[in-house]
Amino acid sequence: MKRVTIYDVAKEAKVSLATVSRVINGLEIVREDTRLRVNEAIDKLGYKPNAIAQGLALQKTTTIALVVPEASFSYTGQIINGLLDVAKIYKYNIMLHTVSEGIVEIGEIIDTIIKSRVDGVVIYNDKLIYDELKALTNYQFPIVLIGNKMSTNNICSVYVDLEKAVYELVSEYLDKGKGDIAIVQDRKNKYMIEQLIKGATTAYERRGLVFEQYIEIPQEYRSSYQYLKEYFKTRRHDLVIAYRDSQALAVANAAAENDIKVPEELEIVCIIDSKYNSMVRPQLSSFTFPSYDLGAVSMRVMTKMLKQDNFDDREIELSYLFTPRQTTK
Amino acid sequence: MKRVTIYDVAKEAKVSLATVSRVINGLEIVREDTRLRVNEAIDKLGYKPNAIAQGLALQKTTTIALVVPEASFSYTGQIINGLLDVAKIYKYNIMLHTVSEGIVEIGEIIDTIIKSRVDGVVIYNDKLIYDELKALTNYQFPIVLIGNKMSTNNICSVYVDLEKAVYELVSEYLDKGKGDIAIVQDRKNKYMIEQLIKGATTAYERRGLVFEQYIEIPQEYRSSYQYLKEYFKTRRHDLVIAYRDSQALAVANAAAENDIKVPEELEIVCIIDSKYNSMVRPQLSSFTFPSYDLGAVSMRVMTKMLKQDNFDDREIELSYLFTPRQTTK
DNA sequence: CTGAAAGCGCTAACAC
DNA sequence: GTGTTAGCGCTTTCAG
Repeated sequence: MKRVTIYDVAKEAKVSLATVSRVINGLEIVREDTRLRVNEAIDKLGYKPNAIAQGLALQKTTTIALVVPEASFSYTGQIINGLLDVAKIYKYNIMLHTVSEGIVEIGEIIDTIIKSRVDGVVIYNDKLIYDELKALTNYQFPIVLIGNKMSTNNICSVYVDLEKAVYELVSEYLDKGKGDIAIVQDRKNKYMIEQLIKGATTAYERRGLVFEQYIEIPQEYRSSYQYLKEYFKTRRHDLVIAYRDSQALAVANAAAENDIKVPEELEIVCIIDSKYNSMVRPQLSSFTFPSYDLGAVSMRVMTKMLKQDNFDDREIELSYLFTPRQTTK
Repeated sequence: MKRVTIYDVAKEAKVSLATVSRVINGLEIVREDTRLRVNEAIDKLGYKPNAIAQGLALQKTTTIALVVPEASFSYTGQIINGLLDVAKIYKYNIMLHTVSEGIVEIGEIIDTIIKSRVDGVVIYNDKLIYDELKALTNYQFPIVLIGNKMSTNNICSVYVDLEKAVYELVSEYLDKGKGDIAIVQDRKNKYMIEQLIKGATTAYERRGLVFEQYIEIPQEYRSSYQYLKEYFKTRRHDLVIAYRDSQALAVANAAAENDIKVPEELEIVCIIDSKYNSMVRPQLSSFTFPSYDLGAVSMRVMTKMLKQDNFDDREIELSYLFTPRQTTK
């Protein structure tokens, strides 16, 4: 099928292309019968407006870029889902970028985002990437940050206060006299882990104590599990806090391997919520972070920024809930 | 920062915009010193070519559309990852679309894809969507189908032969005298489940038997689990085959709830591979389908189609592997 | 080797 | 109401 343009439709309907443009865009100032003629022509020729040309003429692409670390984590998927769902509602397209180590540098991604002239960018990333953010703001892109509390003129953020969550959790355990608490950390979620640690540290400090137990594990489940299996041969804790479900599972499985009873001898809390938390045995006690909402709300905020709405909440905190399951008493 | 265009660079470098265009695109026919001047100007002004304008002029957008059912399944994430990784290598952008029921119809998605004038579209979907496919091919879009074996002039496919996999699996059990086999099915993966059933049916027929055991479960884990818990009070099987990890888990958990020993009294096989299969307890025996590769290969095939390469393999079968874990003997 | 100019498909004043 | 025309930013003949 030959490419059919607005000209073809115009000729077919015996009107000018301006008129066709008007009916496409639903402007009221077109007479009923000519609108009908145009629509007939559109149907007959199977015409679909070229969004690229529209984008060029309008200086807006109605697409927004989404940057995530990796698409394969369960909660990343949820975020994407949420964002996509509301994007559809507002007729925005999503350009997805992943920051997979070894394949693309974040700088490159920013570069292609700038070139692609999207209307805005939503970033969910573990590290705060100041330089890259600056590059983006230089080019006037509205930005929504997921997971990082921060805002400026054209940066908004949607986040959950991990620090507070951990603070409360740790405080509770300390008050119960369970002071042997450790946080599992890997390299992958540096910024997030930092927040957890801050929360724990504060809780300890308030009680004149010092927090310093980190279990540094490898990135992958398999090696983490092996590592922890060894680890638990000599070390015990009252509570281990892990960020992702896979890490919490590694802890649980390694504990089982060492005949450590969960939750009797060891309690485990997973920070990130994932549907697997309640599917596995033992069911993982976790915070319920609204991953889907994180995405959905971010996109909603983005639409507001794009409409230049004046709105007060440039930093939106989503609330969490602690859901005790089988790994805590 | 004001929008800087190719004109600005041209003026700054005291050349014509044609020359700037040439250096941007790395055409050799530019003298060394003028190339340098131009590049200086580009750096000075922070110029980034407008991909939209390029797209319009070139009639190609260097972006391809990816359609998936939902981003939150583990294997969907893997596919996206794989596809994205090789897309980056070839400098393609990815427009992501999800077919979430109740929010967007597939027809609408096809529509926006056509309008967006992407260079190609990769579809991973459970049902074969003939009409939508036809709409796409009418507009000359190269298409790569993930999971469905099929090819035409501008449709290629990358898939795993689920039917064969199940055929072999079921045959083995039948030959061992374990004939009580059931397949779990929900509405979500209709086309995939159909393939499983075909495989099982064939295996039964070859032995003069009839296959007819389906366990129809709800879509969500929670209700599936509840349903299966009841189900196992009265029914037993030698082997239950489930498609997704969550479904296999529902079976395993429901069995445990009824004191059915896995794998002694009941064996469970999960079709789709997910990293959770080996993380949960009992570890789920499953086929190892190369989700990441499914995405990566698809994108690779797409680049070939876009280069108009003549290539023979328009239907690429990826091989699977059965990985016995703790839910089979 | 470089510049001028047409064109990619559409929108939005500005006329009529 | 509808048509004319000038862009939007870039590529690409075609001259020079």
